[in-house]
Formats: sequence, C-alpha cells, structure tokens
Amino acid sequence: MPRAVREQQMLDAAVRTFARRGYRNASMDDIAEQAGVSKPLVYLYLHSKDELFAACIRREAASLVAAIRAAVEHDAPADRRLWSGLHGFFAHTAEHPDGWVLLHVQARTHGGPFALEVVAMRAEIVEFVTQALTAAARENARCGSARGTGRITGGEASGLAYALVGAAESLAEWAGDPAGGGPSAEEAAATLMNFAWTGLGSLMRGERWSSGEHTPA
Amino acid sequence: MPRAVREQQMLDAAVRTFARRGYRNASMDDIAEQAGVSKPLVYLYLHSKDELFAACIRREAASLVAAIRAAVEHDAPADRRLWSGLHGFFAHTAEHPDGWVLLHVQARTHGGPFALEVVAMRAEIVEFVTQALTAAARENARCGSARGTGRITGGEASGLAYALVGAAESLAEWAGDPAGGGPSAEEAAATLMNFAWTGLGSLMRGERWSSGEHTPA
Amino acid sequence: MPRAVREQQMLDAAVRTFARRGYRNASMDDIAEQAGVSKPLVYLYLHSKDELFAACIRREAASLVAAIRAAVEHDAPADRRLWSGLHGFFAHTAEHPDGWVLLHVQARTHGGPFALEVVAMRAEIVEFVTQALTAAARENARCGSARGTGRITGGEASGLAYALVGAAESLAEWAGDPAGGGPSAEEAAATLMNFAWTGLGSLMRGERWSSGEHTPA
Amino acid sequence: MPRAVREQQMLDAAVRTFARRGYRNASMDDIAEQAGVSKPLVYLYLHSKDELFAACIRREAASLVAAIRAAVEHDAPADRRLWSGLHGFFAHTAEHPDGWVLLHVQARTHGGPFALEVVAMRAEIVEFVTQALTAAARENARCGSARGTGRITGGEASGLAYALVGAAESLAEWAGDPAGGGPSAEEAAATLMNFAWTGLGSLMRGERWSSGEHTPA
DNA sequence: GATGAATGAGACTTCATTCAT
DNA sequence: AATGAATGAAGTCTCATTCAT
Repeated sequence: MPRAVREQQMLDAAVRTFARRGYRNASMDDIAEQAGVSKPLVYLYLHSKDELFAACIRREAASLVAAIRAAVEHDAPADRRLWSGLHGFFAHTAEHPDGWVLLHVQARTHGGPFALEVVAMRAEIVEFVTQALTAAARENARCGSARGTGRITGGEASGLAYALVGAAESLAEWAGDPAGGGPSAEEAAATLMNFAWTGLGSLMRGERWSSGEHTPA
Repeated sequence: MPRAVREQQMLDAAVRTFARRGYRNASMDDIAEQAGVSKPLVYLYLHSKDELFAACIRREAASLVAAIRAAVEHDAPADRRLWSGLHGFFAHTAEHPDGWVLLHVQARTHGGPFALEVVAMRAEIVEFVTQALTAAARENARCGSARGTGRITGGEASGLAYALVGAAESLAEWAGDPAGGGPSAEEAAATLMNFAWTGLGSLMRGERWSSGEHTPA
Repeated sequence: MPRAVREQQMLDAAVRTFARRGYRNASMDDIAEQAGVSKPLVYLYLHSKDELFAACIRREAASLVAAIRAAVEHDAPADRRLWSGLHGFFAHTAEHPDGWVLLHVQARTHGGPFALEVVAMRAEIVEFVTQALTAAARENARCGSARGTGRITGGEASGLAYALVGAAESLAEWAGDPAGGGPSAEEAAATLMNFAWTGLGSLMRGERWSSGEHTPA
Repeated sequence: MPRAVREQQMLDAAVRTFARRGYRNASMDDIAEQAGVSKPLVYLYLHSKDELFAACIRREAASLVAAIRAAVEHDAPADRRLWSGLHGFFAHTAEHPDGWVLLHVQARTHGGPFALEVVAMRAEIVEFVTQALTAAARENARCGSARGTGRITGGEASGLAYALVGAAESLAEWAGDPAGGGPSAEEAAATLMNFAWTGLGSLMRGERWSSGEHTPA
C-alpha cells in the first residue's frame, strides 16, 4: 500500500480520535489502532503527537477554507455571495463534524502554534465576512435604494462580522449535534441571513438600538 | 482555617489551572501548590480529579447564571430586559475570564457528565433568550406599533436565540482576548442589540431574506 | 525511612548499575529494583536519568578526591607525600571498584557536562602530582644531594604527571580486576614509586634518553 | 560496486559512529546513512548490531597491532625497539583517533565478548612490552655496562609494563585531545622513554624506592 | 486536620530487525 | 544486489491516588 494512502488513513483516524477525546486523552495507541497500522509506522510518517495534531489541524482548516471558497458565487450580488459562503460553511461542517470539532473546540485548548493556525483561519473567515458586508453596503449605496446614509463604520462591520461568525459556529454546533433537531445547512444559512441581512439594512438606514427605545423599529 | 474557606481556595486554584492548561495537563500537584495546601488535603475535601473538575464547572456555571439573573431588570420592557441580561453576561465573563474559558472551552473537551452540565447551562440561557424574544414579540403586538403581523414562529425564535448566544460567546471571547482591541461589556451588548433587535423588528414586519432580493430592505 | 538514607541507597544502586552496564544499558527499572524502591520514587528524588548519573559522578569524584586528600601526609618529605597520595588513590579505587569504573570508563562515554566533571577531577589530580614532583625537585636541589642541576622543566613535569596518572589508572584497573593476580595497593604504589621516583632522579641528574644511547644509564 | 569495498565503507561509518556516540546511542539508521547504503544491506552483510560492533573492534585492533609490529625495528637494540614500538603506537592512534576511542573507551563499556577482544589485544601489547623490557635487561647484563645485578623480577617487569602501557594510553589521550596542547608522537614517545628507560636502569642497578629514603637517588 | 512518603498504570518515543519486491 | 515498508519490544517519564503518622 503506497505511503500517501496510508498517511491519509492515519490522518482520518487521528482527526476522529482527537475530535472525540481531546488531545491529551487521545493516545497514539488508539490512533494507530483506528488507522489499522502499528504505532511505529505512525511515528515514521508523522514524527510525533504534536506534528500529527498539527497535520490534522492544517488539513481540516485547509479543507474548510477550500470548501467555503468553492461555494462562494463570485459573480453574484453581495447578499448572494454572503449566503453562498455561509451555506458552504454549514454544508462542510455538517459533513465533517469531527473536523469541525477539531478546529472549533480542540485546537483552542492547545496553546502555541496549533491555536494560532486556527486563529489565523478564523481571522481569514472574519475578514471575508467583513469584506462581504462592506461590499454589500457599498453596492446598496450605489444603487440608491436605501433611505439612510448607507454608512456603517469599520468597527461596526468588524463587530457584526465577529457576531455573525460566532452565530454561525453556534448554529453549526447545533446542526452537528447528533441528538438531532438541528437545522439543515439551508435553514441555518437562511436563519443567519434573516438575522444579519435585515440587521445590516437597519444599520444602513441609520437605525441604532438605544436603551430609550423599547420597541423594535 | 475553616473548611469552607479552604475549599473555595482550592476551587479558585483549580479553576485557574484547569482553564489555563486544560483538564489533562493540569496536575493535582499544580493545583494543590496553587492553593497553598498539600495534595492529600485536596483529596480529602474533593475526592478525585473528576469531582474537583465537576465542582469547578458547577460553581462557575451557577455563578454565571446568577450574575445574569441578577442583572436582568425584571420590570423593564422586553428590549431592556434582553439588554440588561446581555450586559450582565458580558460583564461577568469579562470579570471572570478563567471561569468563562473553563465553561466555554474546557468543559466541552470532556465527554460525559461535564459537558452535559455546560450544555444544560447553555440551554438555560438559550431558553431565557428565547422567552425574552417571544415576550418582546408579544408586547410589541399588543401595543400595536408594528406594521407587520408581529408573529415569529417558535423555530425562528430558537434559531435566533442560538445565533444570539453564539454571537455573544464569540464577542465574549474577543472581549476577553488579552491582546486587546476587543469591546467593553457595554459595547458588546450594544453591538448585539443593534444586530438582534433590528433583525427581530424586521422579522416581525414579515420581512424575510430570500435569494431573490439582493438589497437589504 | 528518611529521605537522605533512601537517596544514598539509590545512588549506591545507580553507581553499581551504571558501572557494570554503561549509561544507556542501565535502565531505570534495573536501578530502582536494585535500590529496592519503585521507579517513580527515583524520579521524585533525582528527577531524571541524566541527573541521577551526574549525582553519581559527583559523589564518586568527591569521594575519591577526599580519600586522596585525607591520605596525603602533609608534613612529610616530598617523596613520602607522593607515595601516601598514590597509596590513598589505590586503596580507595580498590575498595570502590564500581565507583572507579564509573569515573574512569563510563563517564567518558558521555559527552557534555558529565565528562567535564571527570576531566576536572583528573586535572585536579594531575595538578597535585605536578606540584608534588616540582616540590620534590626543589627540596632535592636545596639539600644538595643531587649531582645534577636539579632542574626539570614545567613541560617535563606535566608530561611526567600525565604519564604517572595514566600508569596509576592502568594499575588500578589491574588491581581492581576481579580475575585476581593484580597487586595490592601497597605494591601498586611501590611499583609506581620505583618507576617514577628513580626516573625523576635521573632526570634531575640531567640524564635524558636519546635514540643514540642503547643501554639504560 | 564490489562487496568488499561496500563492506569497508560500512565499517568506516560504523567505527566513526560508534566512537563518537557509543554503542547504544549509535543507531543502525545513522550508520547506514553515514555509509550511504540502505539499512537492510548492512544487515545482509553484517548480520546484527553486535556483529557489526565486533567487526569494528576486530578491524581496529588488528590495524593497531599491525601498525605497532610494522614500526618495531627488529634488528635494533632493545631500547630502540621499545622506542620504535611506542612511536608506532602513538603515530597510529594519532592518525586514527576514532579507532583508538573505539578500542580504548567504547569497547570497555560493553560486557562480554567485546571487552574480551580488547583485553586480549591489550594483553598482547603488555606482553610485547614485558618482553622488550626483559630483553633489554638481558642485553644490558650481557654487555656488562650496568653496575647492578641486571636483574629484575618477572613481577616487576609486568608491573612496569602495565604502568608503561597505561601511561602511553594516557598520553595518547592527551595527544589526541582536539583542544590541542598535547605532545606529538615523537614527544610522547620520548617522554615515556625518559620516564621508563631511566627507571629501568635504576631498577637494574638494584635501586628501589622505600619509604625511608626521601630523596631521589 | 494535615502531610511526607510511596507507587501502579499508562503515556510518548525509539530502535533493532524482517519481509515482499 | 538492494530497498521501501512495517513492527515487537523496551525505555524514560508523569500522574492520580493512597497510607502511616
């Protein structure tokens, strides 16, 4: 059996095991057994538990980012771009729940280089969302259909993006919950769009919540 | 020194250590040393590492829920109630970052009873938010100020609540980031209100996003 | 059982095992079993295999140097001082063959800090011998009993000292050989004195070997 | 490439690696890589780590003994024979420091058959030196140039030989020290001759050191 | 109430060695 | 003749946990 295949098998097993049991609780014995190979072979190919973990993180992060990029409909209007990206995100995390848990939960437990890669990936996504929101605001202002100023500040865009990504992660967790009852990828994306798109519209009309107004505008 | 005090010291040390290093990497030696007592005493009071961890989770979860409950202004209008709860949440997590990390990050790493307690706490918060949103919709319909039907389905409310809680957690993490740049509790709560309250308003007016409309309404 | 006693027992076992099997072949399991304690206790007290080895080297080196110092008769004439030192050396190495093997054979196998300590000890002994030889030459010159110049150069003294120490080590090995047949400490010391003292006398008379003279002077 | 050449390359690599890192620390991977061949080939030719080590010892021991034999000027007088042998020894060890370290340091670390081969080689050298000394005594007695009895006992000759070999080894180590400052082969041989030859002369004159005489005769 | 002393179990990692090709 | 692929066995080290005092 060629090396590259074996290596992917090992990574598959490692992702599963790390995701389900956490870094420290996942033993190299477990992983090797899952992969159907002997422990020394894992070391021969992947050198150490740390490097194995890092390889898992890298593979899953790259896979997720690639899935999102592939899902985005580049020539569509801004809202459609945002929706397609979100849909790609939810579809991918639903199909690879272990990978998502690895990135979202386990990688943060580990200080140092591992968490940094996840932070970088997350930053990339936040950046993508921020740009999508800003682009939407610009497009909207240009076609003149909004009644307000069409302006949102950079800080507001960042805050919105953070909140949106967090909300997406939360929904992904709900969606990935094996207990069932969670939404499908389409539903999750639509929920977020309902949530975010109208919120963005309100902001662009200059509406802000303040503790003085007690009814939703 | 009375037993109750010693026990709290141990829990303090354990929360810090578990939050910073994770369950498996935190050794009982470390915790005992942090607490300034000998290891057998920790065992005398808290019986095992698992029970110690569970006690930490319980204390921090109860503390967070209590803080939110105390912050809610019960007699205020719905939006104010929601805002005050969010503000209580952000204020507490900002003041007890270790406790928050313990609940949000570490407890999920552990299968079994630990994660369940956190899930329960989270469910409690989601429930609170769902009720706040539903109440807001009812109040709003009653006072007749909305142009729409004032109806949101239960599923929509749940989805919104999930998204809101996830967004709040994401913002809390940003806010708690020692690298700085994150928002204050007030800013975070306001961002979420801007995000959620206007979105809720739109929903109540019957506006939904669909892939056919490309500009925020 | 108090800690200090246990620690010495561990060091005893470690010296034996390291000396007989070499650093790498001596397993911590072996040593712990020899010492009659569990392996974790060895780690609790001595931290690592390296530190354990270093502690052995230090103890044995200090013990040997102390034995030589104690044996030297400080107020005696130079030759008697040299003899008493040599005798102390041979007596100690004969009584602690494992310690001697540890210093002479095993410590050199290991690069880095271990060998350096042995090199330092050896340098100390060489220095002692060099001074004894120089002092003997001075005394001898003062009392006028020598027919020659009474001069030996520093380089010659160093070379002699190196050779003498090497010869002593070789004889110690012979003496320590369990196969028997080796000399007693007294015999070994006397052999070296016959070897060195008369050689020194010849040198002081200005006699040097050269390839032209074929008979011992 | 013919087998014999490959085999020598492997032995070269093995000698270097064993000498620099010790038996246990030298891995077959290292050696194979050094030799520029694959590991199974090493096993095909040399069967096991132990046999490889033994082959190294044998080759280096034979090489050293051969160098000494070749250096001895058989028809010269006794002192010249001894000197030429010593010179050959120092020249060879200086030229093949790894081989010398292998024999002098590493082989002793290993119990069993390895050390025995080195012991045998050493015994051969000691025997050669003993015979050279005895022959010198006989020649000297025959030509009548000595004032004493010309007699030394067999035990004295053996002790002298042991001391001489040990001194030579010590000087070889000094000479081989990469830190420099050590003597050249010529200087080392001359130092030993000064040391030994005059000492032998004294012995043959019947002079012995005893604790009663405090000045070199 | 409190602790110094001690250990069984298990983790990561390395390495000599062998097949199938 | 030569090697890529693979593993059983063993070693160092850590840690939760318990007594005797």
